[in-house]
Amino acid sequence: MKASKRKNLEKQGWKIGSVEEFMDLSAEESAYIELKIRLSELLKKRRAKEKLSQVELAKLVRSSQSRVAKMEAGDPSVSIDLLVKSLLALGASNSDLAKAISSKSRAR
Amino acid sequence: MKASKRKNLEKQGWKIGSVEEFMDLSAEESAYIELKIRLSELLKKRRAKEKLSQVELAKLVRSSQSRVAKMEAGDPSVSIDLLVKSLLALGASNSDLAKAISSKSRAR
DNA sequence: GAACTATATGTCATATTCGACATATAGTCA
DNA sequence: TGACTATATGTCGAATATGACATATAGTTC
Repeated sequence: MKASKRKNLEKQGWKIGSVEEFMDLSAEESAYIELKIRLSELLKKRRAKEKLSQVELAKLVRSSQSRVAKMEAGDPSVSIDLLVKSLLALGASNSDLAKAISSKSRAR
Repeated sequence: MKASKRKNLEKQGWKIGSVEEFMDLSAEESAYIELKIRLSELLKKRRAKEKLSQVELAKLVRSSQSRVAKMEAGDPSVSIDLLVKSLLALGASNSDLAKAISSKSRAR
């Protein structure tokens, strides 16, 4: 539902309920998780290409092996910020990131 | 400098100094800031399109007017995570985000 | 199977980011 | 001018993400 439509409905006295809200949040949450997974996959790919161990990458980005593992696992405790910073440190460009983000999911 | 090249140099006994390191960090930092600016510009555009005030958008994303203002200003205290979540809440898709991220800078 | 090396998982104190609030600035309309 | 609306900026306690560390798991070589 578009925010403008929501706004109009609210003006007309509708209360947008928690079920609709819940569904909206789910869709957003899916997109958010998908985004993180794609970045983590790019990170794995880049690290492999550079033939670095997690320990070596951790050193490069001033982090720790455990956090690198969590990044690559798409752990909920890892922010997009950290993924992006790590990818940039590995030499990825903004358009590399964009490509990864918009790539279609692979066959299963 | 590629991480693999750096690694090889280090194997051969080179110490990658703080100047090189500084330059690398600057480049990464630029890309990071550029990324945030592009997302904040997309947020402004999307909010304008929906004709929402900052207060209304804040409500929609369960935040506050001041944080929305900071998001749109690319304030350092705002994470990419928050920008992304807000954009998704405004109905942007991952490929919308990707487009914004890889877009070339406008003429000045 | 012991000794390595690489990666995964759990925890924790500290650092960063958060929403909220106060307040400032700026534009509009009467 | 003063009231009103929108946006910007600064601060703060609470919430979340961080690097570090310990330890687990798994693969390899001897």
